Amino acid sequence: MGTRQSIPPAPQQAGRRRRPRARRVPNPDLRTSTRVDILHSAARTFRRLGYHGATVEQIANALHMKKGNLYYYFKNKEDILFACHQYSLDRLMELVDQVEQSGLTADQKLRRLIVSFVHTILDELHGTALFLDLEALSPAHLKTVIVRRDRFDRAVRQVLQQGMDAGVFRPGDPKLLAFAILGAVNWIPRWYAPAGPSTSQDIADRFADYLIAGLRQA
Amino acid sequence: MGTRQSIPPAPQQAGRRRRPRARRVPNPDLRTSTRVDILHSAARTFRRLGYHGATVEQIANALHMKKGNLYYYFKNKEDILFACHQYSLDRLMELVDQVEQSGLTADQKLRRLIVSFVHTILDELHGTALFLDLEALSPAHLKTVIVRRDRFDRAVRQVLQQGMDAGVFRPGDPKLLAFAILGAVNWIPRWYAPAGPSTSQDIADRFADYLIAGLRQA
DNA sequence: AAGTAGTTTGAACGAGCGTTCAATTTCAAG
DNA sequence: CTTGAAATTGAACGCTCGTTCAAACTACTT
Repeated sequence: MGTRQSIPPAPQQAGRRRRPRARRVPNPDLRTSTRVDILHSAARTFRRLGYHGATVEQIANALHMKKGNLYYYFKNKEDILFACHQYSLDRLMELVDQVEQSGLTADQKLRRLIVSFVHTILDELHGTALFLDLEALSPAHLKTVIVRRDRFDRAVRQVLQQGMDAGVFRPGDPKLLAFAILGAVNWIPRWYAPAGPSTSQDIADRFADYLIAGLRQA
Repeated sequence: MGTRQSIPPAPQQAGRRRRPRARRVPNPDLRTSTRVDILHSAARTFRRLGYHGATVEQIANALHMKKGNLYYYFKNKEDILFACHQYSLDRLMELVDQVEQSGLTADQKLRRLIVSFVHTILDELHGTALFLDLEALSPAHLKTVIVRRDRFDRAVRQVLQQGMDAGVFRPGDPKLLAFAILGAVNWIPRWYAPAGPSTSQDIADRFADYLIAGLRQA
């Protein structure tokens, strides 16, 4: 069984599903949809206050739910954090697959990685920083997250190495350079304001321009 | 009264000072020295576990103290966090002053900023990320920290603008570029391992090379 | 209308942690 | 040795928050 799409499906309970509140469609997996709602609320709250600073009540209230209700959808708070990470990592793994299977050149691949990464963080995860509060995860969950994160890191390094081999990029330590690139991007949620002067499109393009320019052969 | 060196001196209590434990010199401000010890321990703990994840007891135990004793040196936990930020910002403001008063060219100034910033974070603050857990600060403290952080941000942008005006750097949005540079550097504590293959010297130099190369006029 | 599984709620419990404080210890000075 | 201020301690308090659960509610099925 793959780890892809690890968020919604959840260990399903028996029988049909209902709606949490205020909607009335008899859709078979509204349970899944509610789980995703919770994840989004949790992600926003975790980003603002950190895992330990955020309370289960805050996550619930943002959805007009009571905190006890969240335990119908998730085992506990840590489980919610883990699901947030899996959700984000699903997006990242999709991106890596896409890029690896494309026949693009190294610099095109890198641009695609950076641009899509920025869009994913800002638009889809609306500002949820990846790889946050890892220390709050259980050892087993932590291991899972790190394995997948490492796959992403490795993909970026590989593209850098390819570019260097092809002479498009200046020689250098791919590991260090990958950290620099990912750091610049992962830091965006700290200062990004959706109502600010820069759109996510702007940021994605400018960051890609700058971060790739620093690599090019003189 | 300046805001520089805002950490140790503390609102001094009356009379002479003693030693916290196991030393016996009648030095007048061992109180200050103990305060710095606490800040270092707190910084390490906050970095590992986050402000809310870290307990006062953990901070104390790392110094072979009991938690109640910390309240002899600091008003409360939030006060410790604030002092950590002030300590870090003191270092940063010193750096800004140095660079602004130097007669260096823009690219030299930027290199100096990046290299010293990396060294400060890794060597002096041993991996304490700056601008962390700001949301845990009281409104008044938060304001103070943000004002000083902004001064640093502005200094970096100014150097970028100077470089563009001088034609050393390609035209671009100094704000966005400054965020990219500071993000790459601020992210370092997340992956840096003192026992790892890269020394802080390595990292500082390579990062400066890369981050400045992306700015240069073609 | 009654039955039933899915979902929501409110209240309660219990643990952990920040904070306080009176009592105690340490240590230099007289 | 005695004194007294500085420093430390251990215990206690109170509050917050994660978690549990029985009861109530909802809406589809028969």
